[in-house]
Amino acid sequence: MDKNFDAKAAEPRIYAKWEEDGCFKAGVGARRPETFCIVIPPPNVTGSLHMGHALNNTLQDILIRFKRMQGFDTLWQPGTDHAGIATQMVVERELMETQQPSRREMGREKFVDRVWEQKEKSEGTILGQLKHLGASCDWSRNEFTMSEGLSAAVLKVFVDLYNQGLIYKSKRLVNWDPKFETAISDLEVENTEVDGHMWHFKYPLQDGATYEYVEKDEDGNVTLRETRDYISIATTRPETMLGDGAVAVHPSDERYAPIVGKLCEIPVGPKEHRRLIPIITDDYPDPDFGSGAVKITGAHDFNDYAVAQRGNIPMYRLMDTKGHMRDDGAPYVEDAAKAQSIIDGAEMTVNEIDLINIVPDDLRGLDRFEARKHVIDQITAEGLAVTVPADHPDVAWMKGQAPEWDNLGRARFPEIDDDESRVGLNPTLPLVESKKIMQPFGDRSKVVIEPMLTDQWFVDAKTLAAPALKAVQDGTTKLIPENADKTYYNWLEDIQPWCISRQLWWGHQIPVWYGPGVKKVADSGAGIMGKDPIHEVDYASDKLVSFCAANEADALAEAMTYYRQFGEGLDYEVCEDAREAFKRNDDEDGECIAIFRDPDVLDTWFSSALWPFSTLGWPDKTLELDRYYKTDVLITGLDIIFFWVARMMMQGIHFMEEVPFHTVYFNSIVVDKNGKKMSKSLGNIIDPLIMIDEFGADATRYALASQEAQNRRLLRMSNQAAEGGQRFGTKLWNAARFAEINECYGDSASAQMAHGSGTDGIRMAYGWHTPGSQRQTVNKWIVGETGRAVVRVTNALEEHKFNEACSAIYDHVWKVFCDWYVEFSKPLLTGEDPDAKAETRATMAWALDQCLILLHPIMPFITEELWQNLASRKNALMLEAWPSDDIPADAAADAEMDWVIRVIDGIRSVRAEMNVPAAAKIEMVLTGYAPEIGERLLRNSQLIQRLARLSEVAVAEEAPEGCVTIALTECAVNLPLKDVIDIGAESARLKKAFEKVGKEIMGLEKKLSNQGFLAKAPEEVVEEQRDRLNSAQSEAAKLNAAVERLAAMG
RNA sequence: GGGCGCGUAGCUCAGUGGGAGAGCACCUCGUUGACAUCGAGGGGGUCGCUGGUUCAAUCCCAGCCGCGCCCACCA
Repeated sequence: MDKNFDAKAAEPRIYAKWEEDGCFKAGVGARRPETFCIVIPPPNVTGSLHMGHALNNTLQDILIRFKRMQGFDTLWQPGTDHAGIATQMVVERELMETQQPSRREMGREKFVDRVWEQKEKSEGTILGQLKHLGASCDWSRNEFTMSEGLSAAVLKVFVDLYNQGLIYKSKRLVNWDPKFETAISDLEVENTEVDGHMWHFKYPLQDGATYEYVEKDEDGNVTLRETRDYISIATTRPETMLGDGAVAVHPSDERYAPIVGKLCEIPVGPKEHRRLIPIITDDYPDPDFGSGAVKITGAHDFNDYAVAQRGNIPMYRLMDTKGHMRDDGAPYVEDAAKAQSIIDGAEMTVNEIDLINIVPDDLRGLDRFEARKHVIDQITAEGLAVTVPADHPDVAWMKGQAPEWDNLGRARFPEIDDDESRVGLNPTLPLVESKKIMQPFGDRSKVVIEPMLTDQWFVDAKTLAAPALKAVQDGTTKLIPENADKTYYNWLEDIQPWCISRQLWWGHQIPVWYGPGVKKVADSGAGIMGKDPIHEVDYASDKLVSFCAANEADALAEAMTYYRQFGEGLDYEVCEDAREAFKRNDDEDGECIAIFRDPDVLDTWFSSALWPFSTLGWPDKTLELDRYYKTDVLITGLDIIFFWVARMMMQGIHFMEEVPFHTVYFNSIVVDKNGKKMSKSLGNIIDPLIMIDEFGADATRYALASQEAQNRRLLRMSNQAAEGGQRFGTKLWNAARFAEINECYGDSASAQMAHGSGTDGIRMAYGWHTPGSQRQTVNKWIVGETGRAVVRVTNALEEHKFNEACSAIYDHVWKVFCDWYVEFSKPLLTGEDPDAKAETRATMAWALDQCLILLHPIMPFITEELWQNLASRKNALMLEAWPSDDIPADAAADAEMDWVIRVIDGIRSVRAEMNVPAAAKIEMVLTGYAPEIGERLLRNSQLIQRLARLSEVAVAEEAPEGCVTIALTECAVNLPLKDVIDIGAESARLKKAFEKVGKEIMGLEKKLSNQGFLAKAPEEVVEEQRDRLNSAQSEAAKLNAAVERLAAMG
């Protein structure tokens, strides 16, 4: 064997062999009926994997390998996610950067083809990375959210939910991303605090009406009384004033009571055609905030939307898909008049209102933030900006100059926070309060999200959420760490309808086709008898009838069935889009029914939510679905608990009638060594592939897993961490080299036999030296140590305590096996006793094999390599049986070796302190021992001599003169160091040790004389304290004797 | 505003109702037949602060100080 493990060369070779041998296939090597299944969180096909993925997949691989070795029928289901908006963004950006035609120039079909190319490229990269990491996924089952099978599942889920009334289309206020020109869900919005401004404006009352405006303090004393012909409002978004439908005040607000019900004028647009809107009451306005009056813009603000719905206030859409002021519809004067007619009592449906464009002509087509400037300028010019008392403490004033505008439309007043600028304020200029405001940004686009009133598809999440909530509450699914529960509950308990339609091209197109609407022609006297009104197809209407079906043919069939009631012999046709269909219907003058498919696609998480069952073959009743659903553990990031985990719970329970997994483990977030999130802009990204290249996959995995603890959520990744893993590998490698040199070979054929109680298999593999049959104490001892390590590692992995599993195997390999057992074995392996030699060889081979097995899930490559190097094995280590936890320990051997270790430690410590040269061999004289300790010494003198570098080991009644004494509970170890000893220093050392032990004795005595302790503490605790006291006293006595001896000498 | 979490050795962090731990860094010694990616030894902590519960608190509870994350509609 080489001196080091060449990870770079070996890992790909080993992986290829596993793959060739079919080791990753579902169910391979299963020795028991239970299954263990993990579905991978499918990475987005946007690029390559980062360190967070490396952690996530390392943890999954550890569990899968562990369970596979335990004999479970395992499946790790791999795959990737089409990641709608993210992938579309990547491709669009690339098109732009390479100066290719844009998405719209290419057209939908060509563009989608181009995204598929991106998918292929990225998927290849991702799978390659996972393989480098050692992921033992069943690649033959690799899936993709837009594959044929998974798409069929998506369509079926949509159609079923539609038919169950759990999916519906509705015109509602949604979060609109003006960059991608699509609706997004609440979760895709990031609310960020930014510097903003609040403007105060006057809305004049109709026809110059006036009222007494009175302000009072808490005690009811009048602080302000004036006659006003306006109502003052405050806004952070002046451009939306154009769409106001009302001004609301709180019902209890006496200031405005005189004018409630009156009309006021929106002070923008051509003066003679300004709209008048009512002053209404609603509980929403806070009388203590701003002026207490709120403009209600139902189509562009979520709060206002609620008020508008309650108060039946019309909502006017002001912007187009790009967030520009609308540039369609009739000229302003015409549409504003229509809008006014609603206020005056005319009835209009929401869809009809939507066609009205009340943006003044001069603002049409402007970006919303550009329009804001114009609106402010117009109002200011007209003197309708509010002025406030100059002593107002919290306001900042513009000094004559115009604000600077940033590209997000935020006004910046360079001097506003400068105290100097407050001098000589001009109260005729408008009041602008500088304040922090929460602004919504698209999580992908990073542009300001615009609330928009649009037609979208929604999932009735509330209905689906109830059982998902219950499943966690009653423990059917367990979240780790537990405190994720509350996060999960909070969201599900207040869940909003889920907007699932996206105006994108990359994704699953919504399986709904539309046909012309139906209008009521006459009421044929419907009454008590419930006779139907008469309807007919309305080719000119924008109202549409929906047909939801999994494919076009079914949708057409549905349409035919539906329209047949209006006439026989009609032609039917499926058109490309709405425009074509409308044209066709018009052209044919009622002879043809043209239907078209909804152009929108589904939110990417809609398909991800089905992942645990769609990848297993649903809706087909496959063997895999039957066998592996519900899956076992989901390992993912807390950041997608709502996006993905909660929705998988909802859909899984709804369609499979069983939760998708019994455990969800949320892994940490990987950050750099300074605790900073890794990001391109910070340049602190560690590419997992580069790290693997430099340190090996094993080292990278160890670095990640050993730091993965349940209490902490940040995991600092660094080269230093990987070096630790690499060193550990080298240590193990060299231990194995020692075993090889000393012919400690485990012998083949164990795989099938070694599970269960283990004894038979171990006999086969390692000769007759089964655990428990050893005669040599060190061998008995290492068997017991190994057994304890098995229990620790197994329990840690069962509990998903990855850091504990790592430290358990690390300590066992390094501290126990290498530091002590290898050293203990040397005399036996080089000694004269052939039986002892053979036993030690077999035991070491076995013990080392157990190390390899226990470490394999964490460091699969090096352990597999050693497994193959150390013996001719038929089976891969990855399919070897996990050791049982009933490996026998021998209490006497444990006690004896523990004593040997303490003796050696003590001697080494003294030698170093006394500066005894490492090469110098010294004597040791044992005193104050019981007979059985003398026998122990006899049995182990060789070991002690060797490891403590002693020339001679003796026993005596009395310690010789001029000794350094090490006090143990069972005996005193004396080192005659007459020549080097400094009596003063030694005396001081002993006294220090005596003081320390004396302190402990005092504490223990105090505790043991406390009646409360004796009465209330558990008996075993009391007993333990007594034992400790005895030990301490025994040590103290020996120390005391040594001190006296020294004193006599001096 | 609501929720969650953190504060333990120089650094990064485990951990536990009953003897304070690891890795790294640091200091001393060492190339002894597995390993210098190593071995041996060592220094270093009133476990954030203040109270409470308990026979016993670093651990449980309350408050405070400092830090982080998530959710949220105050115009």
